[in-house]
Amino acid sequence: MEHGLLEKLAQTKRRLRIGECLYRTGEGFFFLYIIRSGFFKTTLIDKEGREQITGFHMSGEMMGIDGIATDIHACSAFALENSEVCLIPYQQLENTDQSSEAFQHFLRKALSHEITRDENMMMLLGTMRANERVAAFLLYLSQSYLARGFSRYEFYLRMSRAEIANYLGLKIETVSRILSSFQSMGCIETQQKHIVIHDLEKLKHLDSKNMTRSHPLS
Amino acid sequence: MEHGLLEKLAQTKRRLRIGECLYRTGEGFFFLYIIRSGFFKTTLIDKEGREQITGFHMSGEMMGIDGIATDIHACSAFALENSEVCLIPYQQLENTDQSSEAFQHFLRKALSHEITRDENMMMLLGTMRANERVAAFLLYLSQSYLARGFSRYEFYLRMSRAEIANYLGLKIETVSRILSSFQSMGCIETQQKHIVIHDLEKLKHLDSKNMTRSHPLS
DNA sequence: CGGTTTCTTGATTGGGATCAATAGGAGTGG
DNA sequence: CCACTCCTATTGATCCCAATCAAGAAACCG
Repeated sequence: MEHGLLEKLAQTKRRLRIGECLYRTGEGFFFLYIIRSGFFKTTLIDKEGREQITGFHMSGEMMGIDGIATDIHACSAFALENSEVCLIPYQQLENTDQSSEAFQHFLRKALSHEITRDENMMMLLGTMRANERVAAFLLYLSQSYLARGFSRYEFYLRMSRAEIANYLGLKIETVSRILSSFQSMGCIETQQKHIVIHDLEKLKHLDSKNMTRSHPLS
Repeated sequence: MEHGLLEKLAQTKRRLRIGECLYRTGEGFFFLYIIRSGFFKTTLIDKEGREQITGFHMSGEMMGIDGIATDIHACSAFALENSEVCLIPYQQLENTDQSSEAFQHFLRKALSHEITRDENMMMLLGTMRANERVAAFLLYLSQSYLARGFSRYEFYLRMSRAEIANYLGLKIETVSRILSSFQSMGCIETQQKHIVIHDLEKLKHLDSKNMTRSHPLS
């Protein structure tokens, strides 16, 4: 995936502490970011100040593409743990000769991937029940960790219950209750942010069978 | 917005009758489409065959970009009225010399715009109540018609109640009830698919203020 | 430690889904 | 034109899932 060009441009790095903001809604768009390590959330804020988390992002993912449309960042990005990102100057990309082919293609893929991701989220928010959403969320995390070489059965949540709830369009008490119910079903075990998945299949069935509604996340 | 190159490539047109499918999930991705006239919906289908409408699209909008990521269309597009689209062969775009600069830029804008659109939808589905969703939907249509030179106060819905409900993550009865309540409030007037907006401001307040929650007592 | 935040659990409410029945077009054929 | 059917939309009654309200418990942190 185009590591040659990216490496050349991505010479600047930035470290962020937990809670720090990488970019903010309304700021000018100058960089694309590739997450080297750590964990982020991206959020939208509406006029009344209500926050909506639009995504969680981990190492290898690109962030910032929301700024391309208007040259202004449409959402904000916050580090949920100490993190490191590579900065890719966007203007240089547009001007670079070598960018014309392979990178353009890569960028388009990234954008389109983002669209797919968002549309899956719309499906989740539009059609799934609370327990299906939480199950889909756990499966999404499991899948993400697996893809990065970590255990798919055991991991630490980087986000709070409130952030999970917000992301899934639920309330914090509902998320907590559902996690407890999954635990009493023997699907999972939770100790605060530490999650162990005992029965991945049961979770998948919740996600796709329970109460005649479904669809996975990403 | 790049009319020169687009015009050159977009020499083929296609007419669709109401209900016809422009492209379908799983089909190969060969064209981008620009809506010349008419009205479309794009949908996702999950494994159980249930549909989620991911967007409505009218003249001037581009469709098909969901296929770029995988070269397979991620969603399906259906005409909600007799329509006409221009076909832009995607491969030719990628190969065209002139495409390297301006069009790449244009395409990126389109993709990023799509992301913004989807994220707004996530906000709607994640944080808004039923009446706010319906209000936001009417305002969106009003705005779209205004932008195309039509009245922002009076228009015909191209989609059924069921399609509105699906799009907004609601049930058809709820949409119907809320439209009725808007009518009895004097905000709007509905006669089947014919909509007249009498009080745009009140709708905007519905959209941004949650009326039912912030009332502890009367 | 004590103060603060986050998480869990219980009790109750309420918004929207569901179930059910009716009304209103739109289209067809007589 | 009306009579008929089909389909969509409206309206009413009831139910249920998740929100809200409330109170502890556990973790976090100076």
